Amino acid sequence: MVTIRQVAAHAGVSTATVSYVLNGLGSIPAETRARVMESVVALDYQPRHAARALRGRSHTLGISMASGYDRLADPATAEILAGMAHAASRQGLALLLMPMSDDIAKSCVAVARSGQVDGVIVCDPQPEDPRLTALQHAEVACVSIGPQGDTWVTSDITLGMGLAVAHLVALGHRRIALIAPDFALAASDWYVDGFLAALADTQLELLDGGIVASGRREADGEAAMDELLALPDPPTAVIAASDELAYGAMRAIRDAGLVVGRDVSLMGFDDLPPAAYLQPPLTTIRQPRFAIGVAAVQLLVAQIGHTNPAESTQSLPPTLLVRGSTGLVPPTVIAHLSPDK
Amino acid sequence: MVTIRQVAAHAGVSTATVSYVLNGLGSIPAETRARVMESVVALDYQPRHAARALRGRSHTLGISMASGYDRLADPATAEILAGMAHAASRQGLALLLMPMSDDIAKSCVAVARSGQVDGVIVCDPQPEDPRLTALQHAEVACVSIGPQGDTWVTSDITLGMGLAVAHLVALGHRRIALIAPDFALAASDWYVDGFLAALADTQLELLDGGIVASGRREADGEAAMDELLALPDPPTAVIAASDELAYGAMRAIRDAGLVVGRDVSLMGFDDLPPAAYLQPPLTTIRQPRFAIGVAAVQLLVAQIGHTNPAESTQSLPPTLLVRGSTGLVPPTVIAHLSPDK
DNA sequence: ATTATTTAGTTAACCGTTTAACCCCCCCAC
DNA sequence: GTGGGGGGGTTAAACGGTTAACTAAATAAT
Repeated sequence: MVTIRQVAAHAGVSTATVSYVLNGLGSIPAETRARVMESVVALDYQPRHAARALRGRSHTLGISMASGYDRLADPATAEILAGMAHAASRQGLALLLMPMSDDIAKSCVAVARSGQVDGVIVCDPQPEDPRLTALQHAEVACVSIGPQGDTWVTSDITLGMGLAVAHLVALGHRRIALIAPDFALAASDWYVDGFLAALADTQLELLDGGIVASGRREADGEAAMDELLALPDPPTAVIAASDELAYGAMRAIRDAGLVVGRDVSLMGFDDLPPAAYLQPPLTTIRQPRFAIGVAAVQLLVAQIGHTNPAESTQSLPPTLLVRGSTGLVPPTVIAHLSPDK
Repeated sequence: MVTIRQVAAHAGVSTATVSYVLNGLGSIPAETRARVMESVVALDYQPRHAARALRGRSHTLGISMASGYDRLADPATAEILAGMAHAASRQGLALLLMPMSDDIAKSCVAVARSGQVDGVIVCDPQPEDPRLTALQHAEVACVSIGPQGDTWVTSDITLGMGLAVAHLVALGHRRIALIAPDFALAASDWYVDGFLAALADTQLELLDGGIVASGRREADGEAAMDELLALPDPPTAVIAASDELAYGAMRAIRDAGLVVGRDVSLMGFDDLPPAAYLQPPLTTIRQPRFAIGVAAVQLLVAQIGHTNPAESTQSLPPTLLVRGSTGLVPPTVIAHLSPDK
């Protein structure tokens, strides 16, 4: 292992000079600088990360996944991770997947306080997530992916709902329903609120029984859709608050003998890998996952450097992906509705 | 920031004693041990990772992704990652996503030699991957995910092909074709070899033009399938060497006016998220991705600890997932074939 | 009774950088 | 001629643990 001392000796200078050269500090004439760099290359010197981190920062960002490894295996999470990796690399930072023990909050804070990371990105934060309060108490810089805590970045659900409703309205739909998640995720209410706001924006009235709460699994989506189809005056278009719910809803529609995209239009929310492969392919709102990862890193870096406490939260715009599961409102239904007007 | 010295003072012992207590070394009577632990808790002491790593190991494993962030965003990679995270956590190790610059090999070795990680897991290694040679030259412990280098873990393609062929043969198929990847991935040839071995095992002869080389994208699978369907005597069953190729193949079959699972049986390889949602759902060979991640960590840990240089390579068994895209060989084809026998 | 071993600690030297505090010399201004 | 102000370095004290070497007392073995 070659140390800075050996480099110094080789170049005929002190270790301080080598350090200054490597860090671009101090006033070192070009000639000396060149001599040092030659020695660095000649000896193939690589500074020891631990020694460096012992004084200053670790130049590493921690990523805390919610308990369970399924979160990490989730394709959506992976895309956010890719965004974080991209942004981190550009800043010369490494990313640490923090080990997740039984007591995540504790282990999370332990790693941060040990100085192995300079800050933490909290994924899938729950309301009142113990990690956030613990990290805040320990005065560790942190950003959450989802609207929790002081600093966070998330997808703009309201905007997404607006996009979804606008798309359906443009296709002639007036009777639009929502399958909303009722699970304890931070963003849960956003879907309902966003949907209501979007309806209001387009002067549409909420259908009677037009919002059905469900779990988060495919089967929940199926049950919810059954409920909607059993309505006396069923909706012509349905927005599922997640792609997974949409999968189930699609099955329910088909099982009812109806054709998705013709008899009933269906939209998802997320754009997960299967979405494009469903029959018909699912029209959905794509979450800006990569961008969320990038933004999270930027926010965290800013917080660590105590630079711009300007915007501490960010809602990034999702985009509409029109595929086959939505179509013009069926004429029969228009006929059916006309008398009402 | 509370240091080990403060803890020592608080407990009325030397720093060495505290260190021994915390690391479970030396001969410390229970009474002293308890006193030290009390001080640790009272002061909420957290050892500094960098200081610790400066002497010994970093207790961190590096993960090197091939260039491009799409690899990280890949659901298959994510599942491997989850396995690694699981195994690492159990060993009290953290996982570092190594930054990927333009020159991956260089940056990869740099991080390892800086001591930030004790070893590296190389994902998606290419044949003659520069990272592997560089790491080996730097004497860094490393394991690759895929059959490259000295130590690796991968899915047993031969076994998977055996499973696939056996499944199809059990359904009565005799004319089985393979859509093989020709891209420069380490495991490329394995698919062809495994397929041939499986045919031999079941006393089946290779169809004329029964192996078609293709790229790795969906469109390549479609083109390859078109080629197979154009054969004078087309196969009744087709194995695609990846799910993605199968997606394309499925479209080609449908576009030819045939029904997947009835007229032509189709199998994939991977079991990616969309597989279960295709119409019909894709019968495929599921790669043991989580287990691969776990095994990689175990192998790397063993290599770092210089324990068991026993098995330095592992091929883990994939499993057969029977879904709707495969079915009994169509009777018409049996009739067609009968005269030949 | 003497020596060897074990137990329960302590002391201080590392690990490899960074960086505040100095130092020396040369040049310039007054 | 003297003081001030850089440029171009050096020295050595951190940073916060770990651990080899040592000590001192108690216990065991001979």
